[in-house]
Amino acid sequence: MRLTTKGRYAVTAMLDLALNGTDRPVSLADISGRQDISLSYLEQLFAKLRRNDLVTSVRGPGGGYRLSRAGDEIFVAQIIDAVNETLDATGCGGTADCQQGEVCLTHHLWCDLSDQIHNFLSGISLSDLVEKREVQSVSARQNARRHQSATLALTEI
Amino acid sequence: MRLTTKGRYAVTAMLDLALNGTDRPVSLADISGRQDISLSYLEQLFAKLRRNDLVTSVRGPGGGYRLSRAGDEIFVAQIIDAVNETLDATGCGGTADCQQGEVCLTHHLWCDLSDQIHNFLSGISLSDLVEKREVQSVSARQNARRHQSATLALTEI
DNA sequence: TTTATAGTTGACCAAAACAGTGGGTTATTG
DNA sequence: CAATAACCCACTGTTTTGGTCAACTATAAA
Repeated sequence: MRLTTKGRYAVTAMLDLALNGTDRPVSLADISGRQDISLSYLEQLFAKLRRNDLVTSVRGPGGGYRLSRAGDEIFVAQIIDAVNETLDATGCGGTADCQQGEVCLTHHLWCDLSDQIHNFLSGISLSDLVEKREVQSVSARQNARRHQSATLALTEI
Repeated sequence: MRLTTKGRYAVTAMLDLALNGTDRPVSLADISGRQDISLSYLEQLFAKLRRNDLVTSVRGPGGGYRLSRAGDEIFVAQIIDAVNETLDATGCGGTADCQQGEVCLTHHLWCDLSDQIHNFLSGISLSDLVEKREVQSVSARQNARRHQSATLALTEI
């Protein structure tokens, strides 16, 4: 279990999907614009999210990504695990021969710690996040700006 | 809050200190031997641990490191924070202007997440870990091997 | 007082991970 | 057919990780 900006990006993007993808698929370009994440980097992240069955894709115009299931069935831990792709949380790959053929001090300790953090993050779903007041207000502002620039684009024609 | 092998190393080393440093200071060479962590890398980690007042040092022969206070007053979160040295968990340094001068979706979310993980790890002390059965048995085996090689060294004279 | 011990500091290094770029291709819609 | 947007892949620059080496200082013991 690693916690870096990579996982943060992935969770943000998935939360964006949960917020804006209720009726239609959401393109990575949209997410890139709203969340200020590079499009190509998003592509890499979503390739992993798709391989881990967290999202489904729709190609062609009007296409994009959808959550593969309801937001209350997708948990933060799953998202982070998907993009980090490290099944190996112990450093010795579960074989427990980390140190000269024997188990190290850290082995049990970190397994335990890792398990508990994992359990903690497994208890937070996308729906839980969507329901938070702060998230809603930020999302509202992002969409307001989006409409504003859409209007701007129209008046420019 | 970052969780990597670096923090794992630090926690392991501190746990070694808690287990073996009850009567006398413990040298980094000892920890290096028992926990199979490079001596020079330990030096770097302990410089940070010392700057963060988690350990005190004793120079000269018979010297080494001690916990700066009782094991039940040192928590895993403090150790990890000390070696990672990132007060900045949000990516925007608390200024909350992560995205074009405004707060991003992740800001509140990740602050919250970070806080909760932090609280969780702040609840686990070195003493808690020392009391664990698995830790005790591994430590006992490590010390047995240590005595064995000490005996071996004696017979070699 | 010398000597061995052990912390302290700093420069340096290779490999990996992170974050991003660019250039294609394939499928789908209009 | 053209536009869209997913998909794929090779490549790049930066940071972090984990580690090495060398020189230096404080101190306890012989």
